[in-house]
Amino acid sequence: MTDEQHSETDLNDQMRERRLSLDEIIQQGFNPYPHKFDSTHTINEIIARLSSKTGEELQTARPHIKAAGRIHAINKMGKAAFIRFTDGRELLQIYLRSNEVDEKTWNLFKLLDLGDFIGVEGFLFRTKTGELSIHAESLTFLSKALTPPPDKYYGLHDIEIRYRQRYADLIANRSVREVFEKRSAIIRHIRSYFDARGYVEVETPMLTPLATGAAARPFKTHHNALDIDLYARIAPELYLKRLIAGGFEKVYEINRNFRNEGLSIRHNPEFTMLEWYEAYSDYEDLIRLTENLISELVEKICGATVIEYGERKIDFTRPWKRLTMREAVIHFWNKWDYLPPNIHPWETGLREMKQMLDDIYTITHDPGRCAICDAARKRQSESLAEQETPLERQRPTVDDLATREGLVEWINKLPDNLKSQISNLKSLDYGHLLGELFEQVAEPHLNDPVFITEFPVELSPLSKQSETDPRFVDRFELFIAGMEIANAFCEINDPADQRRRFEDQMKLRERGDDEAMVIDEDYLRALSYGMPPTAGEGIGIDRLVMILTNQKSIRDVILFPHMRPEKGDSGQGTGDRE
RNA sequence: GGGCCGUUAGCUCAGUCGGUAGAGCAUCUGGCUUUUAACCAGAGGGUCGCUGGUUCGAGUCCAGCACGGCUCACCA
Repeated sequence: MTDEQHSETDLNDQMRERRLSLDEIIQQGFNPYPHKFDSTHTINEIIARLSSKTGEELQTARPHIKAAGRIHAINKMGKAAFIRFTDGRELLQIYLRSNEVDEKTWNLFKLLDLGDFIGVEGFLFRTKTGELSIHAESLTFLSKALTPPPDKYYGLHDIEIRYRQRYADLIANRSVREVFEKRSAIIRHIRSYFDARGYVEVETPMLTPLATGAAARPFKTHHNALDIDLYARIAPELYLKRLIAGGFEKVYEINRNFRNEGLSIRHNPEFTMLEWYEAYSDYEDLIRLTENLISELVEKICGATVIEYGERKIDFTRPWKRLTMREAVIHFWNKWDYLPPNIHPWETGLREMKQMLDDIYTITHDPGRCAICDAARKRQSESLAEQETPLERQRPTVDDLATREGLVEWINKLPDNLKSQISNLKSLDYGHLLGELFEQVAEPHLNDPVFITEFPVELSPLSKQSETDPRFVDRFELFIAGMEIANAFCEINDPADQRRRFEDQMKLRERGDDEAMVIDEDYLRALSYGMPPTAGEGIGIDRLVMILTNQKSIRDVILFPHMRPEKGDSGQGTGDRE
């Protein structure tokens, strides 16, 4: 144990005190780490079932209680005391009098520290201020906290410690636990939704010889006995469709995908994906299912159809909007100068920014000394004026955006800051250019749920082409709060078509696109046995949980988000390493 | 990897112009038999992230490094 590795001088005064008090507890004959405690109720149950009782009712009934929990606060008043303890969800008070418990219990009480676990036996009553409390008859020692808990009032704010030591975060910040309880409820609801409709939950390999089924760089590992390289899967897609070829008509999987990419507020290298596939359906069926499923979740988890997300509101009122990718570009053309505060959450809106700059200007303005401030202020004023009296600029039409030449022409009309985001303009094909344009012009504005349809074929190597226009595929993505939440399409089931699409991807790979998809011969063999018409969809669970629990960062909905290893630790956490 | 910001007691945070390191909670001692972030009186607790530099003197100014956050790039 690491405890023995610390000399006494390494410990701060509080940790030394706690070790001394543990020794004293042992001295007094208590088992310092007993195996179990039989409760009559959890603290949560006591509050749920008995908090409606009045003081008089409790005085008559004197409900007998045995309950266990962690000590949150101690108020000692000479020969009496209040202890607040918790089951991690709710706090409950214990009232203890030296003349009403045996000497052993009173001596134990004097050795307790915040964070220790105790069991209490007694009866329920209300104090004179009306607070539900357990009048203790005896205390049982259950476990020692050798490290003091974070501040009981201010909690634990240090973001690094919160993520690295999630246990301390959970002790200190009750709202964190609520987020993860909601996450659990969301996943439970999703499972029961699909189970009730006859989908079979399956598990497909997470270590795979090929990393394919999505556009991403994989993690690579090695299997010693077989002496082969394996990849952590970037998507379960091709395995799930093998199952449809094998005769399952409806399957779903909820599990982790791994992508070897940077970390951000919206990206964790491992993330949870729901994917499902259904035979004889098309993407219109999936639009209906998606709207239905997420509406149910919003209602169940948030209890409303308009919810708050940061400083914005998201309106889930049905039916949700639908725009083709080109329509979205046209719709948000000219809007790039101004994103209202409810579009950019947690960021200062333009108007506030101007006010701030005006204030700074008033306070510090010294002509000729504050050039940067002047310039910034001027720009903000101009943007604001433009937003208030929008110039009716020309917009592209659907036909303008139908050819590569048209796209290049309109991309060249973008403001420099957006245009510069689109690199290698010359080498990109029609589909990739349209994707870039959509991303720059429309995506940040997609706040309320909206289905984006009519994806170009070049961006969709697994999607069936549209029956009416082969430049596009029968695919949609659902956007909420500017984030891509779902991706769905009619699956290619013609093995010849799929082979051509894979080959196009391999050409991109040869030209240096290391995220282009890898050809999967076994998947093509599966298709050759015949796969019924099929539609499939993936939903990013972490991002959905972010929206439903109003969390800014994906790290706030993942219990142990990835961090750089701590100094002096090789980062394995478990201590088990090669 | 680039840019911006941050790192002070166990926790949450102050720290003015460069001049002996501060508060609340927590801890310790004493008091208090219905408290509510209990209260009252007293005490202990710091390598100011690390390494250099400037200076008579650095928590404060400068440089480098480490770690973190946000952001950009990549992506869902």
